Amino acid sequence: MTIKDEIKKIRDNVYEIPGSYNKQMRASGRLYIDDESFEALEEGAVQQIVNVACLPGVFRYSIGLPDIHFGYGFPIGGVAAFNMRNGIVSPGGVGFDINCGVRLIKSNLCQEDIEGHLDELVDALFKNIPSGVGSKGKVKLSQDDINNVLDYGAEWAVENGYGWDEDLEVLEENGRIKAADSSEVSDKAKKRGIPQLGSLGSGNHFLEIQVVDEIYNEEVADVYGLKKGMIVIMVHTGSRGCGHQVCSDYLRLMDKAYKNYKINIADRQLACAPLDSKEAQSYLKAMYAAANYAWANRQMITHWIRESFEDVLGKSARDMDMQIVYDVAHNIAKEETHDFKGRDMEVLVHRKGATRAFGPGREEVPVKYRDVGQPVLIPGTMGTASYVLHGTQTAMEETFGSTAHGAGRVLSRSQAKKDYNPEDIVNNMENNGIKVKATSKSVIAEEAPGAYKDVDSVVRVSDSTGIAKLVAKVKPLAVTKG
DNA sequence: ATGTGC
Repeated sequence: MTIKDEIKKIRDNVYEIPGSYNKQMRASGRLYIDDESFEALEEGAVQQIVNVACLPGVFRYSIGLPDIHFGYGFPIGGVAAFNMRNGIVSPGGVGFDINCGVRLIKSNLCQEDIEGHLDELVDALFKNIPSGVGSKGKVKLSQDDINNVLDYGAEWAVENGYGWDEDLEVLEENGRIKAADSSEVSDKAKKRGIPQLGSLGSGNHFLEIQVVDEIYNEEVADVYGLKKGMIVIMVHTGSRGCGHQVCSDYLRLMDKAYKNYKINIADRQLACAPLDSKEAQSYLKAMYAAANYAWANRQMITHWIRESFEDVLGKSARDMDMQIVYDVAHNIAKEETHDFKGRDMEVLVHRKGATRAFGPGREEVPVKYRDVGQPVLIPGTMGTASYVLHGTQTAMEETFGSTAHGAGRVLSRSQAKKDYNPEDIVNNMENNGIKVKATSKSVIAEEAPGAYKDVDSVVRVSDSTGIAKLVAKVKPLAVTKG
């Protein structure tokens, strides 16, 4: 008998892990996944959903999304909400790369406008946006600067000349969580953050020049300003070594806290603290500060993307209409209000490898998108399509306004390096008309599309269950990676 | 993801 035998299918692509599975569970588990992925799903990831459902104050369901896989304590591709009155916060529920996220920038260019310039564009992006492990940004930050980055996020970046005032309107949280407090971030995290601001990083982080390949919903695409054949740029990066250090620092603190507060946890990696404790409050302020760092990071990269296009194409970014469509966080915890049986519940929603997908009418959605729900950006793996979806009322009712965040790894990095040859992958992509430029060859093998679940199926499950609906498909023309 | 093992 395994956990998976206890799971009941409750409708197409939705499974339930009954709260009666073990005595410690305080909520049931829910899985949004197709039958094929369910069969292939690792027991360990299901056990992690159960473990999360045992934490104090867990509200309604512990949720696994279509791209779920085994992570540190909490699964990646998971959502869990905790009551603000008696719940907890756990760094493992946010992840190491705090506010890892995705940004999409549009243009008025079509493929013919950049034909013959693609090599130059990729070279310019590669030169202007530092990438790779331990990569350093081009900006010299003082101690005051790093504190301002942590406290003001993308606002700091725009005030310092990186981007346009209106950029802030289309960033989740407007690119700044006000509850952040740089004084809760260690000197070590700041020291790691100072040289890295304005850099892409490594692993699955990327920068792509893409073309809008297909529109599924004309009305919503129109609201988002997307048209078939349009050149767009997608950025996937996070808070670099700074967020990583914040997570490490607070995991150590939480490892003491959960013992002090006598919280029963199924796995030490679920170390957490009650929301009203000083440990939880410090972590939240530091985690929000790291989230602000990531928004500033993506903002600076946006500025250099615009400059790169200007240099190569000889037109201004304004003339090329290089506006931000949206920017989403997919590793974060946030205080939100969710309706439950007609009552407003105040909860802390942990989204780890999960994208917010707020539906129509929510005040958190930018005014210009509010009638149709927020844009949801779901990146594919290297060389494959990415998707734009919109948030829905179904997501509000079932998943705390959340959906999947990407393809989801199926092979470990080490296994991928054994199975794939970087030259073959690059040749394959170039045969498909995609230009690739990477800092290292090993990252190409680690990020081989075959090391990931097919993003098409992830998005299909989101769409069919209604937790986010398809708007557009974009396909890569050129990729730069760490 | 990550000064790619403290």
